[in-house]
Amino acid sequence: MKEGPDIAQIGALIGDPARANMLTALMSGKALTVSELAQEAGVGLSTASSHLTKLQDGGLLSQAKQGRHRYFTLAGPEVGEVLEALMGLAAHQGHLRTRTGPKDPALRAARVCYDHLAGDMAVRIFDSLSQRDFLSLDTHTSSLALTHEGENFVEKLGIDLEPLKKGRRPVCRSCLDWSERRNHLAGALGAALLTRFQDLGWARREKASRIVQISPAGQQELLKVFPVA
Amino acid sequence: MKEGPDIAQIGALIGDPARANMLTALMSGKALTVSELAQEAGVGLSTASSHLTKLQDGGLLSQAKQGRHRYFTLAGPEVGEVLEALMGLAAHQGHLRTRTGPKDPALRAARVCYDHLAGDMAVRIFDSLSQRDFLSLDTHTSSLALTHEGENFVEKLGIDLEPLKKGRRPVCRSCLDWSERRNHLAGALGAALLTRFQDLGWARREKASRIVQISPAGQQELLKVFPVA
DNA sequence: CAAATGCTTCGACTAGGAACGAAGTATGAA
DNA sequence: TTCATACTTCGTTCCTAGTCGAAGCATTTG
Repeated sequence: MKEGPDIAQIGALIGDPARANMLTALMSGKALTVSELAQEAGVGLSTASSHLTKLQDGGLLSQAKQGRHRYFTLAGPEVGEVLEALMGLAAHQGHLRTRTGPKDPALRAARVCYDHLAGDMAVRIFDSLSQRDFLSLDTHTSSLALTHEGENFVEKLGIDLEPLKKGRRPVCRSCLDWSERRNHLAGALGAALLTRFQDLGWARREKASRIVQISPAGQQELLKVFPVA
Repeated sequence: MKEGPDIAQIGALIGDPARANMLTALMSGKALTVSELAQEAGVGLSTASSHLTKLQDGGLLSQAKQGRHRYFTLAGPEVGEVLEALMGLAAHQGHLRTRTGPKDPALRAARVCYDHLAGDMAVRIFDSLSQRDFLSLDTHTSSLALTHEGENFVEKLGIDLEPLKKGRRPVCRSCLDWSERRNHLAGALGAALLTRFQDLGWARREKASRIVQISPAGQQELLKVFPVA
């Protein structure tokens, strides 16, 4: 009854286990179909459909029709940020679902966070970039930016910065990782780096999961390209 | 059924309107009693009690018994951060409860965010500090810090930095404002600044609300002390 | 065209949980 | 001790919202 935005509605949307599963599945950044999400959430098809319309009406998801499929994605980066924040809080409270399956080590090593790399390797990359003064903070807008040296470095990796700068999405953003509780690089550059690693054959995304496989050669290269003190 | 922390539980806790109202009320940083929160949420006393135990069991609130009162506060800064993130998302979607009462202008001008100043004036302070290079970012930990000039400046304002540095809470943190969508200063220093302004008689917190009243003299002083280009 | 796939809508069922009031417990004041 | 305040616990009512299966659309494939 007071001031402020309506938190409860969004909370209720995230509050249902089935929907929460769907949202975490979509943190992979991949667009998923209704049936995939139904399976992910462990719920019937009709149920999933109803959940998805609710999530969309609530502004958390966007849909894209393609043929006889309906693909869903998180509506925007803000949604991913809220989810990461929630995961951080939940993890911090030890409310971790310690389902220590075989996937967990791989998840911790390297995985996808919305659309950029997360996990051990991502944290290492962030550390390496900042240790070498390739990143700086504009305290005014409090947004992260590449230094001139950083720009040179990134372009030598084969990434064209011009299109990234033109987009309305910030080039650099830091993103707090729930497994590491450390920062890694998000934003347009974070996404571009992951794409580039895939093009180079250093990394490969497992389909229908958040795991990123790093090839032995890629591992070697990454350690060389991103040294830490 | 997958990897990751249990988001749904927390979401469900925030998802109930009564509980959401309580949480937003507690964003003021003040400790509130059961009866106060009941009224804030527009709900009976017994109902409030049950909600509060749930919030506490869920790790979102801490309680402090004092005499025959039971005071509740947000369990920690992370909780406040999640709430701010949610408010940001909700506001961004236009799900604002546009209850444009007389309070709103005051809320926008200056209010309390968990335990530090937010609103127009807080954003101005942050801008002023960063324009004068009093703030810098350690890109490694991605934590905000005071420069040497900044430390001098703050101590001249009458704030003793030593105790702040010793605490486990970060001295500087930036906090994104849902009304401004700009950054303002949080962390131990943010809290200390607000306290200092109150000691100087520049600001006064309205009880049982998030509004901070800035006195005419305080307004003048603040504009002088925190100039912006 | 028909058959198959992907998804939505409808209807019925059920469970969980939010609400309240009344009675019970604990702390403080007279 | 007695009364009042602050809160909790219990029992009941009620309603929302999640679930499924069956049937209906829509689109692609054969």
